Amino acid sequence: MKKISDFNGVCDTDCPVARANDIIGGKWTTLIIRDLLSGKKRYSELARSLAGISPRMLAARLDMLCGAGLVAKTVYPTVPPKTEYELTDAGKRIEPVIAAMAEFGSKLR
Amino acid sequence: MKKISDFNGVCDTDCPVARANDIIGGKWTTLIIRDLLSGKKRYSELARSLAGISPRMLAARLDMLCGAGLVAKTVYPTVPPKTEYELTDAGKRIEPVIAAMAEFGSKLR
DNA sequence: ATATATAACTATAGAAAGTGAAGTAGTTAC
DNA sequence: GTAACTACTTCACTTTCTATAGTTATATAT
Repeated sequence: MKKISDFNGVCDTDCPVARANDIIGGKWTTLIIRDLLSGKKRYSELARSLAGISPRMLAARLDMLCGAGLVAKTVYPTVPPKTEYELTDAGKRIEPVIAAMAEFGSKLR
Repeated sequence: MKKISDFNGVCDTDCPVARANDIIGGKWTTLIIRDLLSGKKRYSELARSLAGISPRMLAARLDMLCGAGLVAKTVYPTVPPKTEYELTDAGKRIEPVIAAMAEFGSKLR
């Protein structure tokens, strides 16, 4: 199987903007965070909200965010399975970025 | 020649975050804006600063930003040519997003 | 006179990333 | 015994992006 790289690959480790971009600069990441800001969500809820994302991509982004310590995953060993994703305290520090984006986006056009 | 789509394609026009993401959600856009926040820049300056971007991508992103009215382009008809890119007033409204990213990025890891 | 240098791109080929549909797994309800 | 349910994974294919090689028009060096 082809691997989806975890990060953005633009890794100027000295620039904080570049470091943030490495994590939230992907096509879907900010939208995933936006959804998680209103509370924990199941995989299927995220998939429904993010119309157009492929399951492969959603899983990859969530994995990346978990690996970066920004999102926590809870698996309930039920059948059918249930998984919940939630922002960690570190992940909640992205909120000002999303808020600034919302402000900018609302003034567009 | 293959076309690079201007926008991100995730166009939930009702969500301001998605609208912002459509513009600044690309791999390089926030870094271009970051560079332009410190004043007008030539194409070659941007290319040098954004190590790893292809000339095609840089031109495409700058075109997109100009088309969205966030960046203004000035061409000096000299030889060799000289082009300058500058944030418009609308473009300067992205600054809070970059600032929030910098804040978040500086606290990572 | 010819060759070279220069900046800002554009063209092309190939690598990488992303999509959509189908499959997997394990139990429970019918 | 078959269908349903969720959270993925796999595969084939399309789209995007990178790296490298032009292109253009003049000025300067040889």
